[in-house]
This record gives sequence, structure tokens and C-alpha cells, in this order.
Amino acid sequence: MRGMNDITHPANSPLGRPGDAPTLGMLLAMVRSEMVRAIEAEMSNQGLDLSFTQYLIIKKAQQLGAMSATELARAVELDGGAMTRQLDQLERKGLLRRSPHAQDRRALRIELTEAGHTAWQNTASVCSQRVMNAAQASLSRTEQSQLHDYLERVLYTLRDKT
Amino acid sequence: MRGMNDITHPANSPLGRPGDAPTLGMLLAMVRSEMVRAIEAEMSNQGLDLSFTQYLIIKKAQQLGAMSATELARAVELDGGAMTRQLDQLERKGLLRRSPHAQDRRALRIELTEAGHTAWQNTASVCSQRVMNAAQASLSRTEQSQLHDYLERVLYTLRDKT
DNA sequence: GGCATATATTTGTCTTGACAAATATATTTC
DNA sequence: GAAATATATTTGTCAAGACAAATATATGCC
Repeated sequence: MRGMNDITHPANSPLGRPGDAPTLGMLLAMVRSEMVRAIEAEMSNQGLDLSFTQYLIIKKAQQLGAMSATELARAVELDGGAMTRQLDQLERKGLLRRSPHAQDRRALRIELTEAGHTAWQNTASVCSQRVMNAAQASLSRTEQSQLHDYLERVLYTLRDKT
Repeated sequence: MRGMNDITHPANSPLGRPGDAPTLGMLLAMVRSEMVRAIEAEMSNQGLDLSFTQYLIIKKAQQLGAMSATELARAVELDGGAMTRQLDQLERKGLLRRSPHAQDRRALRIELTEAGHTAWQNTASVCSQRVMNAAQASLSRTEQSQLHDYLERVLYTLRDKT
């Protein structure tokens, strides 16, 4: 593209885009998507093919132990229908197992398989640690916890007041 | 759900979920999605039916004036194909106009209509201001700029080092 | 117990956005 | 200036997630 409106990239801001600084909303989206991309890439490099959503599911399943699909869905903030399909995929990959729930015949008991635990401990958790360390390397401990704190405060406020 | 794993909601953390604090990734996703929801709701209340993506497009179009579809797509970090379809919708709503580009017959000149400018100035910008003010109300000026700064640093680091 | 209501899972449908292919036009290279 | 290459837009296709409907089972109330 040429002409018409050559306001474009006047002297490239550090973010590779013109003029004004990105808004908070944009910034959040960008950080989030870079983080997702980086973790997926890192896992893929290690031969583990998981989407970020699947990574989250494995993580929660590992963290909280056996639980129903609904509980898992809530834990990763995913729709129930979407969860069913992710479970299909993860089951096909051999990373988790659906068994009937002992007390409730409507529900499932979702549990990592051995392969699932291994994938988490040897690969997924390591990859995400590596990325998160790299990402937060430019922040001091104090700044890291401030960042966390500020985001939580913004979140509560948004949930309450709007 | 009952039994099996009643680690659930031991004494509800402020976030309404069990145990450990949300990770940075989760937090970013949650803040972002609350922000989007709140802005869409606010606009809808004012009788303006725009998705958050459409809101961003209008905003950029207003901010940067007439530009090609590709430039606009880059400005809002949206895929070109997705942009075409959003432009279709926004044109149907009467908020913007596609005209041929004077110098480049491949390209378009995207421009807000009068209705588009009005929608931005009377409604969309006001709504987003209201939400962003509410969201950041719990942060001091200093904290707000720290938040921005930290996020930018994390973003640059992620883009460079991974 | 039996019925109304609530919940767990699955499936269907819709919208969105990424990616790739197709088309038209510009730009560069020789 | 012709061929090769690059770019703008559109369209097709796919996967993901939201939402709603369907089904099975639980729970509460009489």
C-alpha cells in the first residue's frame, strides 16, 4: 500500500504500530495471545501436541485429581459442550480417561492416565514454566506480584460494578 | 455434584474458585473477557449493537481516518478474511463505507459514515470510557501506569525471547 | 412412591477467526 | 515492456467455543 493516508508507521513505535500506545484491552489481548502461542510452540518443540485449552485441562486434572467433567469445565472456564469435545480428543490421545462416577450415574470421573501424568510432569509443566519465567524476566519479584494484584483488583471491580 | 472430590470450594476464595490463585494467563483471559462483556453490554444498553471487534474497528477508523482494509486489519490485529466479513456487517449497519482507492485499484478506502461517527462519539466511546473508568477505579494513577508498563514489558519480552 | 425440578453429559447449530486458494492489480527485474 | 513477484481483497474451509435442545439421572416435595 502506498499513498492515501501515509500516517502509517511514521517512525514505528516499539510495538510496531503507529501513534498512540495500545489500550489496556489491546495489551491484555496481545500478552495473552503471545503467551498462548509461546507455550504451544514450546510444547510442540518437545513433541507434545496440545492446544492451550488442552494444556489447561491437563493442568487442572493433574492439580485437582479426579473430578467430573462439569467441575473441570468450571475450573478452566470452558463451556460444557466444548469440554465434551476436548475430552474426546484428550482421550483419543491417551492422556486421560472417562470412567463412570461411583455415586452419580449422570456424571463422569475424569482422570489422567499414566501417559497424561507423564506428559504433564515431563513436558507441559516444564514448557509453561520456561515461558512464564522468560515472560516475567523483565519484572522484579515485587513487580510480578503487583501485576498480579492489579489484575485481580481490576477483575473484581469489573465483576462487581458493571 | 456431590462427593468424590469435595476439595471443591473449601471456603471460596474471592475469585469463586478453589485453592490456588489464578495464574497470570488465566487472569489475563478473565480480565479481558470481563472487559469485553462489559463494553458490549454497555453499548447494547445504549441501543448500539456492536461486537467488541466491531467496536475496535470503528474506533480505529475514527482515530486514523480513511485507510485500506489491510491497514485497518493490522491496526486491530485481525485477519484479512475476517476483516472483509466484519466490513460487510458494518456496511450493512450503515456505519462505514467502502470506496475504491484512488491510486491503487486493488485496494479500498474504508471510511466512517456520518452515522458511524455519531455512533462512535455519542455512544461507543462513552461506553468504553465508562467501563474503563469503572475497571480501573480500584487503581491509583500510579498503579494504572505501572500496570500498563508491566504488561508492555512482558509483551516485548515474550515477542523477543520466545 | 410419584411428580416437578435441577443437574451432567452429549449433540446440533451458529458465529468467529485463522489459514489457504483464487483473482485482480502493482511493482520490480531483466 | 514482459515476466516474475508481491500485495489487496474476497471466498472457502476448518476448528473452537457459546448456546440451546435432548437424554439420563438425581433430588426435593407432597
